[in-house]
Amino acid sequence: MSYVLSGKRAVAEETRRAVEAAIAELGFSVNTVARSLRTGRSSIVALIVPDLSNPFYAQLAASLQEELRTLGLHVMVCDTKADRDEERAYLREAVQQRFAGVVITPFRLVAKDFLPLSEAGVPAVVSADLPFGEMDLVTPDARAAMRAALTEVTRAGRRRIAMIAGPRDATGGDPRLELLRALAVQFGITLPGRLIVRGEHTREAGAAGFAYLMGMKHRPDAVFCANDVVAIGAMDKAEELGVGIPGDVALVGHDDASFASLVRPRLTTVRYPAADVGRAAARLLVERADGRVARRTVRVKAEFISRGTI
Amino acid sequence: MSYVLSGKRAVAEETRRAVEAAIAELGFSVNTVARSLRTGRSSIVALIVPDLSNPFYAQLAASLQEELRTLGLHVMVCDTKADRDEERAYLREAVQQRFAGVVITPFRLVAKDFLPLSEAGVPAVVSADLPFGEMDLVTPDARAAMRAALTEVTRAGRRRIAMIAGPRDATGGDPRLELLRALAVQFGITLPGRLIVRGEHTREAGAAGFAYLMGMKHRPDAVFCANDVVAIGAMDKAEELGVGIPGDVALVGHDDASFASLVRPRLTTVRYPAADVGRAAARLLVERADGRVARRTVRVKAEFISRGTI
DNA sequence: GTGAAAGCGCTAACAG
DNA sequence: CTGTTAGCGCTTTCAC
Repeated sequence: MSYVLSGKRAVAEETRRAVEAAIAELGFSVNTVARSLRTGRSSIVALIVPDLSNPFYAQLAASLQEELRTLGLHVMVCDTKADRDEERAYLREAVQQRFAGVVITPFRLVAKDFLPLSEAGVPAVVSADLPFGEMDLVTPDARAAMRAALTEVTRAGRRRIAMIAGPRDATGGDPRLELLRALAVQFGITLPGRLIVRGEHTREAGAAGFAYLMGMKHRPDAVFCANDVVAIGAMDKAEELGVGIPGDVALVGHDDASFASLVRPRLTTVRYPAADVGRAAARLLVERADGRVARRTVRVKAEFISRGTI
Repeated sequence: MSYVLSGKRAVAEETRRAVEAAIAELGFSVNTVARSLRTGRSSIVALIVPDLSNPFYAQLAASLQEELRTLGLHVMVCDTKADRDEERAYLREAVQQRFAGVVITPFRLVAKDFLPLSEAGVPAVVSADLPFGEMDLVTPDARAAMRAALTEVTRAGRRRIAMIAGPRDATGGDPRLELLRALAVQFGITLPGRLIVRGEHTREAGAAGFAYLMGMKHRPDAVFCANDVVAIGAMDKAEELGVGIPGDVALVGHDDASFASLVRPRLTTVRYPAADVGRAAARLLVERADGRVARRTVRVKAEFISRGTI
């Protein structure tokens, strides 16, 4: 392609004008495919998420995009619907298409699914609770926030705590559950296995899990949810069942997705700031492009948001 | 690349095994960039939308993806935040990257912004209320649904109808407003310009618009909204202002985004089925790939959903 | 300051 | 059934 467009070497004024005229007349536009073939890198960054209808990820996308656009990088969002084959398909696509980078929240992937990525040298940052091999990591620091949640729950006199957790076969188990368990003992509370319900991160699963818990002889008086989508499902079911929230049962969500403040009562939740995650991921990606090779981890602080469900 | 992978011609069993062994050992994977350069087409379809945090578009994305994946096409979602420069940037990217197709809901684009696309021969389908040049179109048929909404509104004794519409510089003006106006006269109602507020398709704009309307000497007793996000914003403000919904003011949304049934009272709305739109768009894209050249329009029927805000 | 040419990895056409 | 080759449009190097 002409040096006029790339600006990589000096060009005489006269030549430049001639070229520009030709470009305008022919409607010429660079073929970035050829460029990518030559350079081995495209300008697309893939954001791979389990559920695009969860506004948390939409926000993450917006923030990542904003950070990256000044660098001429384009973000494309891939929705895997929490399906491992889809996750792998997009990862494969990322290397085949020689993407500039990948930001991914894995849901059912295991470490070795990332091998092709690292072999191909596609920079990747994982947004998850646990590290993944060589990848850079953006991870929540939710300890203080969860402790605050537990403080409020116990102060309200609740002792029988349940959790509607993620599916058993999810990547890394459910670290939010582990954290809750670990913290609960500090309050003299144990979470018996029977009070742990598992399901997808969907409204339906939230409803089903809540229904199950409410069908028990000794109902819990507080329910933590894997995320806000699940919590909303629980609220659906509570209304259907005539279970008062927070009168009969306290409810705690996770993420602070946009609709958490929409429902009535407003959902008390542990906020994980999507915009910060996006910014951190963008920064890690840029550093990689600038040549960093060492693995890095960025912790993003979560925050307890007390609203109306405790 | 080897014919083993592409399956485009018969290969002896022995050869196949040798090749497959080599592939496994070297961790070889096709370079689709080179393929795209050669064939002039990638396998990516871009879905370009104004607001990814509106779950309507997330659903559209999911449906489009589902339809296209069997054809080996990958959907990548681009969020333009209703910004014309972003819209153009993604359109440009689509031709430079030789995308297999584009599905777009234009927000501030004008017809000539599509020229590069059609010149480059990238198949595009527009999801909008109005046609766009040569592009295929998926468009709502909302007449009956809007009439049903007006019927319920007038039956409730409301006569002073306002609308919180989209911005004045939006692509095609605001056809939803035009439709409302046209239909209202059939009910002997006119919508004075003073009762039309304009703003972005955001919660904030909805709140601001509603506040403005409530500040008038002769308040409207029914408010139609450009979409559900705007309607939610109006509800935020109604609560803040102590305005009863539907007691003091009836409210009608548009789209039936997932959170319409989440708020209390539940939002009455004109449902535009995102999944059907995605399917229609996929079909149009496929037909184009199969060689159709004539422009096509698919109408998708909207439906009035009566809930709690009239 | 500019021109020429190699080569990225693939597909498709042609020859055996 | 298989081998060979041109060429997609770009970047980069080398020569002028």
